[in-house]
Amino acid sequence: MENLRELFQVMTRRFGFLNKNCCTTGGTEISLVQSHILYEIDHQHNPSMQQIADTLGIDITTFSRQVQSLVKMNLVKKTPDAEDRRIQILSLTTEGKYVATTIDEQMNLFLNDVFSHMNDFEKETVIRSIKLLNNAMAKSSMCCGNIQG
Amino acid sequence: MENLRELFQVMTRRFGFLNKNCCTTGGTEISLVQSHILYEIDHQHNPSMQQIADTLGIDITTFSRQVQSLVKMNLVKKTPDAEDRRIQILSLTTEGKYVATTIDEQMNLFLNDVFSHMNDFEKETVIRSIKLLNNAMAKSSMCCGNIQG
DNA sequence: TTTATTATTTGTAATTTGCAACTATATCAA
DNA sequence: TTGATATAGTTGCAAATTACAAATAATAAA
Repeated sequence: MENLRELFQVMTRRFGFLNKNCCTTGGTEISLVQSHILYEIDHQHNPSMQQIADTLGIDITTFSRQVQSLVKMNLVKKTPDAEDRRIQILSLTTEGKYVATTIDEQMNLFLNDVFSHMNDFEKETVIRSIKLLNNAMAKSSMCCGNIQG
Repeated sequence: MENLRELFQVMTRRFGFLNKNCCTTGGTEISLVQSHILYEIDHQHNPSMQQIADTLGIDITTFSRQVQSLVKMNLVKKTPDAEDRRIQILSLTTEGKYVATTIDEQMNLFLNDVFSHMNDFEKETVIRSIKLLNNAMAKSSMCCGNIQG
């Protein structure tokens, strides 16, 4: 049987390259980590700091500072939770939403370009496989069992 | 059609987690970037600094310092090229080879655990899909056209 | 031989990171 | 209630990582 790791090493590296390029939008330039943060805030429902930090596996202190930057850039807003005032609820500002959406479009553009090198059948197979893989990884205790998203 | 990016975002994040955990071997602890460097040195034939840096998309100055660290840790060796003395050929020391191999085994262990949640047919499908994906990404001008590996 | 070009290394400064310690709020237990 | 404990988040560091600019050293080209 072939070396599994090699396959995945190449794949993830290439996706890393993809991700690297797509975090600049008009005037705003953000880092890869920051784009992941925007993405998660956009996709979770009234998330707290801890929640997003856990999802992304980022140390909470690092995360705290990253969010501070994003707030300064006027992309993210922090709102104290009404019921538990220790908790800060994160949300995107209008500008933040715009940046997140633009990055999303950019990424989908890249991905569609990648998929344009396959026929419909292959494309379907690959998409189904990614889903299988995501489910399997979620089930694996060795990696992502406790992580949602 | 579903949102492609979401699928890949989740997948690459989970692989990121996988990668994060597997860079400690016995006494030696190295960073994620350093493990990628070891991997590439191990897989390329008599590679130069530039070659590996390009493959990994790391700035050459950053790379130079990372290699210095690895040399200090006695994991990597630099040998001046006989024909062009500007070039340094990189290779793994015995200890470096050991660390690289151990990480490789660790990763394959993780991956096998992930695949244990699938049946044989699914597994085959997924592996074939990753290959398709890697090829397609290699062809895409928008991402990885100029990158080997 | 002079003039590029290429490979790699340093100077320096900004950014990112994480551990430990701190503040503030909430919960639990008697 | 009150004290002890736990949780959410923020800072103080100090180390690691990064990248731009400039330097060095060797080769190639004119």
